[in-house]
Amino acid sequence: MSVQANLLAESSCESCPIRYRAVCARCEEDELALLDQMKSYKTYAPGQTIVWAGDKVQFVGSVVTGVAALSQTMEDGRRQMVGLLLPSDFVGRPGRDYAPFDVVAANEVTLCKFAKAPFEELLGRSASISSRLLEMTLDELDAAREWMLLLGRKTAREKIASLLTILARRDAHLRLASASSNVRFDLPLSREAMADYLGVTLETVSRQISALKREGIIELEGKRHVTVPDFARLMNETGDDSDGGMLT
Amino acid sequence: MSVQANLLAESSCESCPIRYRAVCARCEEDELALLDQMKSYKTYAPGQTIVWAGDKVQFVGSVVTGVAALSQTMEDGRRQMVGLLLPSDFVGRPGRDYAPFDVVAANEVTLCKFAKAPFEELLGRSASISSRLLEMTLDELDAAREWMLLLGRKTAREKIASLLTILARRDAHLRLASASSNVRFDLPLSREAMADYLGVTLETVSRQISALKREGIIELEGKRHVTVPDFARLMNETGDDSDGGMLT
DNA sequence: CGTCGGCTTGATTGTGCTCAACCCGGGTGG
DNA sequence: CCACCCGGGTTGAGCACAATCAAGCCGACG
Repeated sequence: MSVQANLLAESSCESCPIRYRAVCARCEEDELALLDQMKSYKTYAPGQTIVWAGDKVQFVGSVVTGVAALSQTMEDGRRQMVGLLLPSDFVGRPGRDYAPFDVVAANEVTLCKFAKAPFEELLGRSASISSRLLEMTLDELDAAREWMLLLGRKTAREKIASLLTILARRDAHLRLASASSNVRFDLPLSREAMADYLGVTLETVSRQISALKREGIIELEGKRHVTVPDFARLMNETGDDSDGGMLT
Repeated sequence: MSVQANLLAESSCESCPIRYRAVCARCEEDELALLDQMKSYKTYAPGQTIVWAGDKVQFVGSVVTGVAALSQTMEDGRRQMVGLLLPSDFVGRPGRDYAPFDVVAANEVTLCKFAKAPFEELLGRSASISSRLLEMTLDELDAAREWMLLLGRKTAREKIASLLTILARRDAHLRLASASSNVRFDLPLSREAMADYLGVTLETVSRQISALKREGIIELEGKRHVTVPDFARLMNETGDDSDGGMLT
């Protein structure tokens, strides 16, 4: 277990890094105290499966640190990632006993877990929790639908550029919107994971990344660290509406 | 305006065809009375756009009859359907002012509309409405994620077979699960709409339907009426796990 | 009867998949 | 310490599936 997780295990909700973004964001002191007592932390190693599709699931929770992937696999091995769970995202489904998808830790992941039954009970009584969960679910639904456009209609190059744009923005967001030029970030996913996310093969991912590099749209140090000298140029490759894309 | 809509316009929630499936499903008498006063019906012609992406939307509501399509369009005209709204499905997004996607009537569609602000206010007070809406949203999210597998990983033939299977099951469901053999139903979508839904071209849709017909897996009367002599054979073409698929 | 929209079918092209070889860096064991 | 191996990544050659471009069919409707 990581140092981070050990620190968390001792801390209360007050000092939680996702206190104001997770499902508990709108809770007042009293509800937070309830959640504080119900919660337990658990850390998963990279590559570890947190939930198997079809399993009975006895908990729900929030991602505190790390990245987890929701994915689906066909009999013959074809796999499609259907969601990326980042810190503050909610894991599990109140009202359903069985998991519809696999949940796999892409990085080291720490979850803040609640036993399912008591959480559902609290959900029924607390408007601050249920309204926040509804809001988060609607946001995820929008994100899933955006992704459907990418999967159904974009070219391989557009898919790669879109993913890089999203990752870059997510990172830039944390660094408080630095100048739009010279964005730098690390890829949190392997080529294979990117392929599963984008609905292409890993060879195609590799080729397209090489092509973007060859054309100077991105620069690479090692396999995982990316620098974008001109962000607008990368955005041009995504196929998205150039202005509308800014808001997303 | 259709006869159906006129009949509805006069009727109360009590006799509504979607009374026990829509967002109001769990309401008691008192809440239903409130909704009854707030509601108004409106009917849209086939092909008519109900909401434009980016528009400010002043209402939410439920599909009472007909089929509406949620879709997204790129600058160059590529279009992807991101959801199919069937009777009892919810339209609109509490908590957001602007529509993220187009909503287009595929058939003649009748909506049961509520002004957005009063509905949101009621949503905040009524656990029966908010819990039902959360449940419906979670179901839609699961459906969207299933669809991502289809868009990202299935072949054209599998996509067509999957769509036919879904439509057949939906219809069979209404007709109280008749014998699995000799399923018959009408396609509620044009070839172009199917193409937009499946992330292929309309020519590909046409070719694959012709192929399935040639092989005797489906039979056609006219362009829209389908008979499936052996449902298991159609399911074999979807690429889905044969047993797991039964539950979905 | 002519037109128009939705649909089908054909010919050709091209993007991304498949199969395969190879590279590179890190960890292990002799 | 070096040789080896192994996993992740890159690159290449050939192919297949679906897109594109194009022509023609069919039924509805003016």
